[in-house]
Amino acid sequence: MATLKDVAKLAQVSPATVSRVLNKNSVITAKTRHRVEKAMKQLNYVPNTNARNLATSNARTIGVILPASQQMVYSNPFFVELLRGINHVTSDNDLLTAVATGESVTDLVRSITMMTAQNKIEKFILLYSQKNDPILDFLAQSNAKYVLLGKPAKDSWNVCYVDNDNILAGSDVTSYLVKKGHRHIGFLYDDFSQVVQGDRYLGYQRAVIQEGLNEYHLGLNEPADAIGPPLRAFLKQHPQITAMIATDDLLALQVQRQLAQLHLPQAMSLVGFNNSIFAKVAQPQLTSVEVFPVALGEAVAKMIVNLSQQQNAPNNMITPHQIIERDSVVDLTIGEAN
Amino acid sequence: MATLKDVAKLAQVSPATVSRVLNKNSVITAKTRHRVEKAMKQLNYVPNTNARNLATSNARTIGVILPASQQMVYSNPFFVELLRGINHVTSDNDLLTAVATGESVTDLVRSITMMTAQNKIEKFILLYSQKNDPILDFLAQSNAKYVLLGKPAKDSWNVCYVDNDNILAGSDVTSYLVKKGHRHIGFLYDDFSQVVQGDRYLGYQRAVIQEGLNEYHLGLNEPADAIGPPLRAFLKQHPQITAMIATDDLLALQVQRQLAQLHLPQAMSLVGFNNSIFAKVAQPQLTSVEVFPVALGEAVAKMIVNLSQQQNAPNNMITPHQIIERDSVVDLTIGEAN
DNA sequence: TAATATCGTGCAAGCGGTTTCGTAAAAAGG
DNA sequence: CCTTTTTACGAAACCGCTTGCACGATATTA
Repeated sequence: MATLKDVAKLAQVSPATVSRVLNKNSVITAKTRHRVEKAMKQLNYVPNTNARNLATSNARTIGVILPASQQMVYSNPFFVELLRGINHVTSDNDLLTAVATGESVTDLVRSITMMTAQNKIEKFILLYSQKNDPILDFLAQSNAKYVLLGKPAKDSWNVCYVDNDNILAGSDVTSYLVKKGHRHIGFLYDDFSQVVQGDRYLGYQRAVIQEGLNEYHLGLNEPADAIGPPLRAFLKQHPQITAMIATDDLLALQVQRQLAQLHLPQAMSLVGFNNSIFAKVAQPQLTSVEVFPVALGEAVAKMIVNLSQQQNAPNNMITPHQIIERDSVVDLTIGEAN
Repeated sequence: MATLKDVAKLAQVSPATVSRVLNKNSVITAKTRHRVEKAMKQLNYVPNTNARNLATSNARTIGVILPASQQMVYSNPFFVELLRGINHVTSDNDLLTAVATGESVTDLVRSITMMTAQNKIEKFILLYSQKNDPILDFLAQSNAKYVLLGKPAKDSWNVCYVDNDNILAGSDVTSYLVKKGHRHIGFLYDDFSQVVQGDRYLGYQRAVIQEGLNEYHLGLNEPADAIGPPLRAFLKQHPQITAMIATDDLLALQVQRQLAQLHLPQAMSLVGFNNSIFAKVAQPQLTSVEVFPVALGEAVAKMIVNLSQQQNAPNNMITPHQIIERDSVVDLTIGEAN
């Protein structure tokens, strides 16, 4: 393995000069730079990260924190897509992607300690955003920098994040249903401590108010096979509901299963979020909101990479979403037209 | 941040001694070891990984390689579970978990190059096993060590791997169906280049031969919404089939969807693999084979950690599986009994 | 033309550990 | 009790790269 000194010798310069070329230090003449670069290529030189990190005491590694396993959350394929997006930009920037996962917050903290201790990693991406997250405190106290995927629950002005406009998405979906002739639309969530769900609900609420409709919502935070009874009660109480929005495809799918067993007099329209595989295996396939996870991952990675590079960079970035129409929404206006 | 030298000074020994204590070098007296350890604790000392890595030129990092995104593969929640298992043991061993993902093999190679170059990472876990995998060649030529999750397609005697006994699992499932009174059992796969699928098929085949039954199999490697026609043709050709085994829950679920639209005269029994969330959202819920992904991840991580530690350690490890009974298999013997 | 500023490069001291080698002290042997 | 072996530890040379500072060579100014 060729070292920096070998390159220096071949290029007939000092190691310092080679180092400066490596780091794109501008004081180097084009001529000597070329000479050094030629030598590097010739020797097939690759800088040694550990040496570099030791000298600069920074690790060129991004930590990615997955949410502590709250059962279902983990089954969500979403995270793998995000990882793919992140890895794409990190490897473009010669950075490593290290992951931290865990069953519990304690596990997670242990895993993250591993990363922060020994001044290894100091930049993190959190793949979720939750209210009262102890991980956030832990990161702050380790004075690590981090970027959230999802809108922060608080202090949104001084924490960096990347997110969809979930409020808008919630409102878009609602409007979409209204356009399809629905006047009584329910909203289903399973965990309001997740900021996403709260935002989508907020959007729904706004749209509903704007359209002068009634608002119906139901929290289904029981295990998957126990959502039947509360759902039935909800529908019995509001028989006028013709469409429902679920905060997640999986939830929508579970609801769809329950509805199938209820033999409702008319089809219930259903919309999910994330346009995941669950939307495609539903029956009928679910209309859903695509949030482009790979793009999200790329955006969040770019943000953490450039963090504190430029002084007044925006501290957040909103990525687009798109309603993907499938068969789970019936168009009530067609009936009217006839 | 306290350094090794600080510890040495406080403990009144040389840096070398402290280093030896750190590395559990046995030549140190218990007395001085205690003294050093006390000093470490007192100073809250944490060794600097970069310095350590530089001196020893090894990175204390495990690379985890996810399969190049072949659409569906990526949607599989399985990988996140595996990651969790892996991360559990790596962080227990003071190791970092770095992931490599990519859309294509080229992407993946780029990502892995990042890791191997600059002598950073030299131990890898592959979360899949495929025939003719170029990644394997690449790793070999970078003389990196690796462990496979899944049985190697070739050279199984000198590559380390962790796997379920998929042949046995395939045969178990078949026997299970036979015990439930099924005599004509079909086998559905979507990609035989994946070693898992081949193995499960092999097990099915063996059991079928042993029971003196006919063998039926169908490859469904078209996109999800195009599996209808071949499936229909298959069933028309073999109307006697009463049960089918799919190599994966997702495939089983997709088949279930198609079957629902076929209005078959009798219920078709269906069994999947992996006991994933897909099995639970199916309707009826799928009987499936649990393969304990977290345990798999832990096992594979332990193996790579201990690699070449002991000389004659076994080069593979088989983790258990378990049939999870749900509602997708009808018991034909009950009818007989009556 | 001398004095001063500017610029490109080299020197050498780290960064925080590991490890070879040497040596003083302790243990073993005669 | 003295020699030989063993043992526990220290001195110092790295590992490969960065960077503050010094310095000679130009370019600028008077």
